[in-house]
Amino acid sequence: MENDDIKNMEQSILEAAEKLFLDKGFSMTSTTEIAREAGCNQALVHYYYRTKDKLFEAIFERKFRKFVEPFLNTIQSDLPFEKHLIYLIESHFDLIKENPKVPFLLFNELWINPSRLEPLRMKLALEHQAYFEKLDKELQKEIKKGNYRNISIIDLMMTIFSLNVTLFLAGQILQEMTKMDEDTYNAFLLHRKKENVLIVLNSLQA
Amino acid sequence: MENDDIKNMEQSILEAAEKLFLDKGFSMTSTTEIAREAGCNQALVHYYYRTKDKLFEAIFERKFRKFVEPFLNTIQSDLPFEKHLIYLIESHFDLIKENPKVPFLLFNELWINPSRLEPLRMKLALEHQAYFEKLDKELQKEIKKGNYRNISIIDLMMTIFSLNVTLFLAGQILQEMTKMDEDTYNAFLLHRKKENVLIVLNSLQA
DNA sequence: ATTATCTATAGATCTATAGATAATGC
DNA sequence: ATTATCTATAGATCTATAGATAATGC
Repeated sequence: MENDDIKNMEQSILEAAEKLFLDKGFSMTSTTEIAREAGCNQALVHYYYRTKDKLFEAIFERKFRKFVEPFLNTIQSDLPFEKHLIYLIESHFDLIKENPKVPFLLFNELWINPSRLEPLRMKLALEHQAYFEKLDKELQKEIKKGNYRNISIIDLMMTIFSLNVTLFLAGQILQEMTKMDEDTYNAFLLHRKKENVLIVLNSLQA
Repeated sequence: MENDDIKNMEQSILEAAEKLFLDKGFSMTSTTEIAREAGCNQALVHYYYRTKDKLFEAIFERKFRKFVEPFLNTIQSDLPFEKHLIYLIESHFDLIKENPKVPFLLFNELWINPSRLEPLRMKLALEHQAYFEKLDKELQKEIKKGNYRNISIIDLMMTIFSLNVTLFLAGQILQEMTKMDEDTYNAFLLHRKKENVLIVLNSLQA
């Protein structure tokens, strides 16, 4: 508790910024507010991170990586393809559930400033390629066996991404708007989780 | 051309504001900027709309309605359910295609300020209810006939909404990031449109 | 000595309004 | 006379930095 505060104000500032950026986005959050939340004066925010922009970047990259991580979690699983796929959908879902505000931050910032991703592009592309190829190979094998209709891995990923992300993007808003209680909301999420898995599996049928 | 500008500066301001809000969101757009875009001085923006917030509201409601419109386009069609559904998915898609930046505006603003929808809530609920009930009845009939698995109309809508919205939310970003040319992007969209229809139809199977 | 924290402030916005002037409708 | 438009400005931010002081590590 107080221990951490004393030990590491730099970290407190980062956490305060993260919370506020996630709640309100980059431009709606002031360094003054971050300082108040972190429990220091505004100048200290700049002492540690120099500019508001650099502070944001420090948070953005970490969050972005976390968000696409499941898509490249190359567990060298020898699971059959379908199990592998279910695992992918569910871990993507679970991860967003633990960070439900991250999709907002990412969409919001990338929309206004797509170049923010520029420095990450190359790195990510490389990291992902291997995994994508592996998964694609598995998928093509299933298609050849006649288990699935002819579909590209991109389309498959896009579907998973759409279903999981929108659920939390819209869900968070819905929850706040309707003042839904936690239990009801969780039940709704879990229902949609099952639903999403089912939709994706069905989408592979002819 | 010049005609319109002269005839109606009030309208020019509205249009300028709309464009900028769609590109950058509410908080990133200043009334000074709106005035510049509209071709007048900043005070005039306030003369016509009093506050930046009221100006935004004027735009927000119109855009929001447009966005959910297809879901309540109660064409008293006697189309068979499946055709009706396809029509719904495609018109929702088409409408977002014509207003590809609206989802961003809506999500962004509702996220930060969910109460913005409050004044619209009641009105919309009433307008939608009848349509939803009609569609639900059709769906239940199909389910009873054994044509579809047991699924709620909410889940069905949610799926359509997720697939269509994320496509444009992510697509717009993707296009800007990769500097994809217009034709490639359009081909991609049309491919996904067909894909989305197929996914939704498949999602109804057992 | 060095590093962490604070106070104070410059300079750049930005929103909203007051009050002057120009344009328009009788 | 009324309505549209402009100039000027008050007052409230907000970011970033300079320079003072307090805390910490030798």
